[in-house]
Amino acid sequence: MNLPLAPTDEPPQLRADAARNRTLLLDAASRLLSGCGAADLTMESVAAAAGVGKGTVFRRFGDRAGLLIALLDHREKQLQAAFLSGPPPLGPGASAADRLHAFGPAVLRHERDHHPLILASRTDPLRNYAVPALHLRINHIAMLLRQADVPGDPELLAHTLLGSIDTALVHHLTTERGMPLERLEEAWHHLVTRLGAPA
Amino acid sequence: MNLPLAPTDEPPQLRADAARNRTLLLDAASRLLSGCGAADLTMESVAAAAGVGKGTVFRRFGDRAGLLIALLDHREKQLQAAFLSGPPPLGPGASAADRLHAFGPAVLRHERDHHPLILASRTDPLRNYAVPALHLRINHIAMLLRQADVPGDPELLAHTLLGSIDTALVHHLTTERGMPLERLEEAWHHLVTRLGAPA
DNA sequence: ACTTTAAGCGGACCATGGTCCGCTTGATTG
DNA sequence: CAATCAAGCGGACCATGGTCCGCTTAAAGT
Repeated sequence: MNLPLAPTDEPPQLRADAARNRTLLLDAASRLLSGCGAADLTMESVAAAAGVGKGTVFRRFGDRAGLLIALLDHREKQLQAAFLSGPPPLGPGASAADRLHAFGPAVLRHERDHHPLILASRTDPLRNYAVPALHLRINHIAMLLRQADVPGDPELLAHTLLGSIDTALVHHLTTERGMPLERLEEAWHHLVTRLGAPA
Repeated sequence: MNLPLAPTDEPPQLRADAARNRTLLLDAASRLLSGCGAADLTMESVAAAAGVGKGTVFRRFGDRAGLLIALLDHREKQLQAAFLSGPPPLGPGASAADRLHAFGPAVLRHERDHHPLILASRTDPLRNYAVPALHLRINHIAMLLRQADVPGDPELLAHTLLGSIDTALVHHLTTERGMPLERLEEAWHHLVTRLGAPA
């Protein structure tokens, strides 16, 4: 760990050279990533490809997971836009219940496309919960649950719902156990319906 | 990875010296563990404390996670005995619904006691699903769900239920978010009730 | 422009997980 | 008991994530 400043966030203002190197590194990593598996992406190779020293990578991203998460964050923006401000039923405009139903499949598809990176970024099991993207999802779901008057603890239910479509779980079920994605979508709908049904 | 024999299992029969070294290693690891955090347990120190070479540790346990899981497996036996053959309501003798209700708190308590090791053993997010102990839990819950005539996909519901009391999640919620364990237990009961309630 | 200073940089260095391969030894067979 | 041989062993070796610290430089003040 090595975050000498700004207690919880990245310092909002990077010096010009630092900002340049940051995008240089992100680009280099992306480029390397499309030529090999995420597992083969070494910090040193990224630094070399970006033409900077290894120390710079660590200074900027903290550790390997940090780099991968930053890479992921970028791709995640699309999904976030879709459920925060995109068209219904995922975005605002539909009922909370409909938005909940739409959320699962959307995340499932997003994870299908990005699971190698997502899985590679998860070395520390606790780190996941610190990822801003996850927080956003949790809060969003919790909000929808409240809007839909679903009984129970909204925050915990949100965690439970998201847990049921967690990348690692889904990957395990689809590859090791041969379950089709449709079965998982069905289970999502069942779960949402079940939790939302009037007592 | 380094499992030269027996495709999916440990070879059931270890040579005498190998078996001896295995328990030597497990003991040494246990001993070291009670003197420092799991994070400080290095493979080399375990080997040294057991009086064997480093290669032997890897040959026996595959990798670090394998060693930690083996350590855990031993402690897990108690919990397994409790829900497989212990007294009701956790063990057989109570209704399936009652057993389900009892299961959450039991796991929660078990995880409270062992979370440092459990978390340390989780480096590869996919590896978890290969742990025999987890399989056992999943199958057990799925069976109870069927017995209780809970509607929906028993296997997926089992994953969802267990996910809601996953060690990493619980640790995050109790330490980062300051939630008392009671709140998690309540949520468990709510979830079980909700899923089991007649449509 | 000149000074100042803290952010940034880089690459030598360290720790540790994991591999390899030649040697040793417990089991098995006759 | 001798011979055989696969399982086991150990420690040198390698790859890589992560740290450290002296040097450089962008940026803000005067």
